[in-house]
Amino acid sequence: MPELPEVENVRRAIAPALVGATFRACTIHRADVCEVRGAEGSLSPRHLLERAEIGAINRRGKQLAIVARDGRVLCVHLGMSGSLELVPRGRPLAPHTHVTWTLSSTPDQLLAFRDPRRFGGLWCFADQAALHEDRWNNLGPDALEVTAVHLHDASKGSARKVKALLLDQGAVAGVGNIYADEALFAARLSPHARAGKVKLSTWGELVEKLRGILLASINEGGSTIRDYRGPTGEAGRAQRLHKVYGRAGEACEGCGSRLRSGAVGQRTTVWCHKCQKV
DNA sequence: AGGATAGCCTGCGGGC
DNA sequence: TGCCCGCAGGCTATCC
Repeated sequence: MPELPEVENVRRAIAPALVGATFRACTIHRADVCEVRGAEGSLSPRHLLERAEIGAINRRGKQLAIVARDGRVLCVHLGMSGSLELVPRGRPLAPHTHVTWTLSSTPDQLLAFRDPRRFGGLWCFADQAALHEDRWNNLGPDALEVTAVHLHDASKGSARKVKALLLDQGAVAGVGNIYADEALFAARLSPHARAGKVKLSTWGELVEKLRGILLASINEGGSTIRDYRGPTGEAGRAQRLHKVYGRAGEACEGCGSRLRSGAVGQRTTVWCHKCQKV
């Protein structure tokens, strides 16, 4: 369940080894996790940036883009069980490791893309314009930069529940089930509130709380619920900060009433029916 | 057309 | 002990 904080941690963890380095050999263990988009030909290691020098690793929402100095781009989405990490070379690969790269910077390590549930994947583009056209233009502003005015506008006239809007990557990018519930609780706003009825000042409150929670979670190394692991395999610590996610039936920190659980937009949702107003 | 819903996929934990 | 079932989740396709 990598959401924005977990993906940002991955970015920060691998960037030092990748930026300025060259991908040497790329091995594709499972081709159907890769898609060639806006680039010529059928899938080959060259599409996955083999022999390319890496210029930058960018993030928008939950997605990463590894940008080569020659302009080509590899977009990485971790889905819910994906990981992108540096692993010792020579150690047997973990199951469901789909692609590996050797690196000029750290010859004793491999970069490994692993994704047991395969909700994630890799997308190959000829340039950043193609990435944006095909994928990133469909995303709303990154959750760390989104404004109350944007969400207010994006939800005008909408009958959707506010939680469904938060989970919609086209409205705001990077929020998943965990941080949606946490931000709504912090802003004392019910997940059932109709997005179109939320006042600008309330959006302001929500945006501020969301940003604070995301930043705190980045600092804590992300949330480890079951799958996510940090770049060196360690568990994150941000789950200790959770006030509602995974705490259905427990006492609300604010008022002591039992936290309720139910489905909102097909997602398990936990909230306090007293503290969070519709 | 917007919004709700089903399905993809694997691992794990609870219950019997 | 071992098996089976349900659940977890992001996103896309499909339906209403």
